Amino acid sequence: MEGTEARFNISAVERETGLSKDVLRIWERRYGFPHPGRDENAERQYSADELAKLRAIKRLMDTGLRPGKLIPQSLADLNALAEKRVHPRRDTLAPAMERDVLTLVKAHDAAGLHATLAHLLLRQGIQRFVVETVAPLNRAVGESWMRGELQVFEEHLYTEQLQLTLRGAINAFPRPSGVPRILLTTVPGEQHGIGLLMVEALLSPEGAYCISLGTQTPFEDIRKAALAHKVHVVALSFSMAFPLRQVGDALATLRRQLPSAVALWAGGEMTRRLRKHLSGVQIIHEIGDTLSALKSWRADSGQAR
Amino acid sequence: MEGTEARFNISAVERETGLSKDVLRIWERRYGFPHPGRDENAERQYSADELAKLRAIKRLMDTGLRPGKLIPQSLADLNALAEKRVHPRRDTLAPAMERDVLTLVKAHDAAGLHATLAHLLLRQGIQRFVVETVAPLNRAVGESWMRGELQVFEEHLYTEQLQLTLRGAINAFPRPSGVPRILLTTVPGEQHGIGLLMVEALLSPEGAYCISLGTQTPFEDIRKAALAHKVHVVALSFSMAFPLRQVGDALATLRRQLPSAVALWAGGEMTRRLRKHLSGVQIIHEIGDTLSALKSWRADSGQAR
DNA sequence: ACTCCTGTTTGTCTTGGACAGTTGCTTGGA
DNA sequence: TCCAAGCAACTGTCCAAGACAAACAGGAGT
Repeated sequence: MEGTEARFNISAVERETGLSKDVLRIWERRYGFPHPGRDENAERQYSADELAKLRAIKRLMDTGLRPGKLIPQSLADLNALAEKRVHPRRDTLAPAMERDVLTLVKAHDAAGLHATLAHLLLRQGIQRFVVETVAPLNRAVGESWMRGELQVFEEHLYTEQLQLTLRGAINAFPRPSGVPRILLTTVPGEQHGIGLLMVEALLSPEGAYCISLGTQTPFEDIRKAALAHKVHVVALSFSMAFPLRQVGDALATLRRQLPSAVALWAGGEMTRRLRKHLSGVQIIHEIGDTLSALKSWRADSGQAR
Repeated sequence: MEGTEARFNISAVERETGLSKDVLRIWERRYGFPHPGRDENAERQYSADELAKLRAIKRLMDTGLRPGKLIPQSLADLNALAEKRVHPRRDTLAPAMERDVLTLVKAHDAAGLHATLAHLLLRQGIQRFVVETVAPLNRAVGESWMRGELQVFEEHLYTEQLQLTLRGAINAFPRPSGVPRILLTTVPGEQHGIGLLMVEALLSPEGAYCISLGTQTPFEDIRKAALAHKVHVVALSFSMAFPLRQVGDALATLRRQLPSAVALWAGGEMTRRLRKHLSGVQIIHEIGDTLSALKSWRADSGQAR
């Protein structure tokens, strides 16, 4: 419909897709796609269609597929593939709650979304809310995003409202001061902080003292912060969009830098795909496992809170 | 003390300093600094000292100084320069409030920080809190950061606690539903969202309906969101760390994409250094001017709320 | 004070080559 | 039949050096 004339330079495409300039150039050299036109300075000018296909490729790569298989396919094929990958099994038909929330998001009904989340929170209590509502909702939003049904700004709206709700709930608790003291953050490059909030929402009611640094703390500063705040645990979150190869590196680096008395927990969508076992790193596969991690830490440390 | 053997590859330096690989390479070619050693694969290995100097240079560049003047200087010179630039005039000696908060931040006293901010908020009310406390505090933290007195993780702690306080306060208001409807976000590359919260905290009590998308919304999505949410105003925030050259571009691009009936507001540290006047863009130089912008919008639109 | 011009500074883009880590296929052996 | 080892393909990142446009700074002329 709008095959008009929107054109993008390589920086814009890097920004919009998350594919680095190097990668964009080498794909062009190797696979012949994308094949952008050139402006008067011989600089690449990508079309909106190419951008759309690149976005689809990136989304599928984030699920573990390899570029060589994806690049030759047409946009329609890619979308079909996304459909299939999202529903390997449809054992439980989409629960009403997820459907309702997604409907609100797509209708851009911020007020309704806010009200619904607040309602669920009050009804379930904060911990059940995180495990039974937020986690499946995130999955549903992620799948919808994968299928290309969700715009970026719609996903932003969802994230923002969820953050509002969770922060409000955490704030309502008296600030706990027990053990363990837990440092929450993400490594540089990982800009999704919802996982941290979910963990904080689960642990605060248990009396654990959570110190959140927000997202993207440099490695060296994570080490310094762990020492300065005398924490017992450093907990990191890795979202679906974070490059898998870097997860192992990051955890190994941090494990080396932190005192061995400090536990290292890692959770999030991406850690589920992590194969190799890393010694000294506790992988939290499901958000609910956070509580068992806490329990076993307390058992191990002999401190009963 | 630790001139030991910490070495960084070019990716790590890009991550830690925010200087792109291209820039690091061309500085080496042009100025002879940095001059990293090479590993067995002839890849650059930066020393911790070089990294520290690069960080200092980047900080000063963010204040508008040019690299050519900075790179030849020693680290000590750069620190002295930062001192001078931070205190062009010390007419008002550092108010006690700022000093106290900075002390708490440097003592890593999250609880004390939280209590102090909450106390000030209650005492001043949300709007005065934002204008009289948060804005000067941000400036004080920024200056301290400039002088290298503040670690990254300390700055993160401050930001996180401030966010907590502001969100709590905003949440306490009944969700307004008046006009104008205002879309709040930042452009891709701008990851600081505190400014958005400050604006929301100022406008919500005035009955304006704020919709925040968080940080880093792609241009195209800002346009779509503005239409989908039928907003009257799009408000953007540009922090000190955002490249000046891109501010003008971003605003011009957005102004072109948005319907002319939608007002475009831009605020934040970086817009203060913006020279040229952009037609159709309202620059908010001081956070307090947000309220006058609201007032004049209401006057212009003839809608008395 | 303002505008216009000019040389300098600076970041980003270009091409094309090299290489190392990972994935996955194939082949041989138990 | 199944596993392991080895090898080839795949893939991202790094390197070098050149080019150029936008922004800046300084001076000359209104």
